[in-house]
Amino acid sequence: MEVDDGSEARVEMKGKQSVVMLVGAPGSGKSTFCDAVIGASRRTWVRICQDTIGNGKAGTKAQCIKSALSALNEGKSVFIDRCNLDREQRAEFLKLGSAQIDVHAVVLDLPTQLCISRSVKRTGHEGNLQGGKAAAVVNRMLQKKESPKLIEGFSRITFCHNDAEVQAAMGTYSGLGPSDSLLPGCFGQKSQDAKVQVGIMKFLKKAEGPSPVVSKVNSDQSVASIGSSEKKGASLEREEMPVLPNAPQKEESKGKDNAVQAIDKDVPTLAFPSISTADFQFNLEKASDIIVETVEEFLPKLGNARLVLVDLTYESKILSLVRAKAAKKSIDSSKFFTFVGNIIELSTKRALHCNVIANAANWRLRPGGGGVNAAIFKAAGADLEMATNDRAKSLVPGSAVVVPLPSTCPLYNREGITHVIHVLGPNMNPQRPNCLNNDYNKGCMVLRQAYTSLFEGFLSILKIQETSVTKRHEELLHHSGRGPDKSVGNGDLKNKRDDVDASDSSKKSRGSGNEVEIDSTRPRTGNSDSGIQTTDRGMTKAWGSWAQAFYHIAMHPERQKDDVLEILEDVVVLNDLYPKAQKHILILARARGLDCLADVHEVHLELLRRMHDIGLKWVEKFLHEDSQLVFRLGYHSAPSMRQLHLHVVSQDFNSVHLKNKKHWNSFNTAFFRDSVDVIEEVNKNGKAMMKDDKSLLSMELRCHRCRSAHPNIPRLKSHIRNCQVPFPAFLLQSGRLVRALDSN
DNA sequence: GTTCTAGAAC
DNA sequence: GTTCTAGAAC
Repeated sequence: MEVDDGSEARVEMKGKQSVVMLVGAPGSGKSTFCDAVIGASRRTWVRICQDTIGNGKAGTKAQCIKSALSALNEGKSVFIDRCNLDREQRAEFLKLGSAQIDVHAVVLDLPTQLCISRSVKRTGHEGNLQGGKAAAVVNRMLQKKESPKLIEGFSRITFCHNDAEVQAAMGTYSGLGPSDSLLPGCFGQKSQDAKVQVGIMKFLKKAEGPSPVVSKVNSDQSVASIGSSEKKGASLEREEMPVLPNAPQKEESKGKDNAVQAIDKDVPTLAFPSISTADFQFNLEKASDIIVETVEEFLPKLGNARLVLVDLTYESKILSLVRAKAAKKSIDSSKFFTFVGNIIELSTKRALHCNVIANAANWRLRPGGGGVNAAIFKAAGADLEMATNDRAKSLVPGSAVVVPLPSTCPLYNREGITHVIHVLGPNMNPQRPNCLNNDYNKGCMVLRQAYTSLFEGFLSILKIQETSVTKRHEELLHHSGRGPDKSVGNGDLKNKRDDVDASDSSKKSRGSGNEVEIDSTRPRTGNSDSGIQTTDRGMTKAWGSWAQAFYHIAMHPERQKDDVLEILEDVVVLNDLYPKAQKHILILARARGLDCLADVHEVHLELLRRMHDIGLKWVEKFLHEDSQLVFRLGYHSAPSMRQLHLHVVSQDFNSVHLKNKKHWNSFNTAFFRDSVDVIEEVNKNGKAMMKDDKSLLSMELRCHRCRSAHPNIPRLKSHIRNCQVPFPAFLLQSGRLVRALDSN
C-alpha cells in the first residue's frame, strides 16, 4: 500500500479508483491519452476499448461494461476508450460510479479538421476507421455530440481544446497515485456560445435584452467547483495535482480558449529537446533522471518562467519517463511540463508560446546533421548562422551558448522566439566523434552540465531582461519632470499605468514603423506588456501612453466600473468614451498581447465569433430601445488604441465627437473591417486582411449612404442628418449591417 | 484616442 | 473675419 502523505488514515485500503470516460471523435487522441497515462502512472489502469474488446470484431457496449466491472473489482482504475459523444451512450458507464469510485470525463474537443486528418492518415487503427471514409464518419459523429455535464453524474469533467490542454490533463492523470483523487467540478469548458444571430431578427418579440451588469461567469457548468460536487465522497482527496498554467483547473482560464494562449505569451518559456538521447544514444532512464533533477534544481530560481521538454510524438519514451518522474517528485507542472510538437513551430502550430528554444547542437555549431539542429537552423535561416558565429565558433560537450535572434529572423517573426540556446551534450554513439564508450559516469556528469548550462543561459536572459526593464523604468522616472498629466475629462483613464509599459511610450518615436529598438542584449518575452507590437511584417509599432487605456481596462475592468457595461471572462464591453454615433460601444478582448487585427490568427477565431455575438447581443438591446437604428460591427485596420476591440456603431454618426476626416473615414472606408469579413478571412486564411493605407483616412468625404462627396465635415454632417437613401449593396450583404427586421 | 493651434481656405 | 484642417503634443 503506497502512502504519499498524511491522508492515509482516511483512504480505503484499496486506494481510490476512478472510471475515466474519454469523450471525443475518432482521431481526437483518446487512445493516445490512455496510453500516455497508463505508461506514466503509479496507479493501475485498464483501458477498455470497444474496438478491441471483441477479439478482432467490433465489440459491444455490454462487453465494455462487463470488463470495466471486473477491472474495478480487482481494484483497478478504468479508462473507457470509446467516443462517448452523446449522453445516452455515457449513461450506462456512469452507473459504474459509487461512493468509492469517481466517474470522470475527459473531453477531447479538438478541431474537427485535426481529428479528421488524423483519422484519415492513420493506418492499422483498431476500429478500422481510416482512409477517406473517416472524414465522413467523424463529421457525422460530431454532429451528434452533446457535451457531458456534471448533472449526468460525473464528479469531474475536464475539457481539452488543444494539445496543450490535452497534455495538461495527461499530466494531471499521470500524476495520480493509487490513493489520490482529483477535485470534483467542471474544468476548462468554453463559454457557451452566445448565438444571437438568429434571434436578432425576432428581437422585437423578445422581452429581455442584456443588462449592464457585471457577470463573472456565463456558463452554467463552470461555476461548479470544489464543494459543489453533486455526488460521491470526493471530499477526502488530498491536494489537487499540480496543473499547467493552461490546464483547465486554473481559475483564469475557465471559459476561455484562445485567450489562454495569449496569456501564455507573457510567461517566459524555454522549450528544449532532450539532449543526447537521440543521435547520441544516451540511456533514456539516466537522461530522464538528469532532466528532472536539474529542472528541480532550477525551478526555484526561475520566477514565473517555465521550462518545457519537447519531443515530436506522443509515443516519445523520454517524455513519458520525464512526465512520470516529474509527477513523482511533485514538480510544479505549471513551471515544468512535457509537450508534443515540433520545436520550431510550437507557437503557430501548437499554441504554446516559447520565447526561447534550445538547440541540440553539434560541436561546430553548424547547420545540418538532421534532427532538431537541422530543423532549427533551417527554420531560422542565415540569421541564426551569423548570430551564432558572432558568439562562438564551437562548443565543448556540457556547454551552451545563448544566441539572440535578430528581428529579421523568421523564427523571431513567426514564432516570437527571441533567443536560441545551443547546447551540446555527451555522445554515446560510437559512430560519432568523441564517443564516451559507454562511460556513464562521465556521460551523466556531462549531460548534467549540459542542462545546467542551458538553464543558466535561460536564466541569464531573464536576468538581463529584468535589469533592463528596471533601468528603463528608472530612466523614465528621471526624465518625467512634468507633473501629473494635465489632460482633463478622462484623465483618470488615461493616466493609470501599471508601471512598466509607461517606459516604452516615453522613449519611442511613435509610429515611424521601422524602429526595432531591441539590442542584442535586451531580450523580450511576450511583447504585450512592453507596449511594443509586432505586426505581421515583423515591424514593431510602439503604442503611446494614451493608447494604453483599453489595455488597462481589459486587465482590470473592475477598476473602471463606471465606463464598463459588462465584464465577462474573455471580453469587456464598454461605451466608447468619445462615441461617434448615437450608439457606439466597444467589445474589448481581454487576452494579453492581442492588440490589433495584425495579432489575430486562427486560434482567435472562436474569440472573434464570440465578440461578434456579444456585439449582436447589445445591438439587440439597442434595437429594442430604438428600432430605427442600424448597426455595423467591425475593426479598425490600424487602431490607435492598443487591445483588440470591436466597434459596434450605429450608422447615424450623429455625434459631436465626430470631428474630422479621420474619424469619418475610419468608419466609412475600407479601413473599417467588418467583423463578418474578418471572421471569414481568419477562418479561411488564418489571418485578417488589413487596409491601413494612410490615404484611406484622408480620402474625400463621402456619404455612406448615397456616396455623395462633401467638402468638409460640417457639410457632410448636415448632409447625413437627412440622407435617407438606402445603404449601398455592399453593406446590405453578408450581414454587415444589423437592423431590426421590420424597419426599412 | 483627444486637444491645441497655426495657418489655409473661404 | 470666421471656419476648418492638419500636424504636433500629450
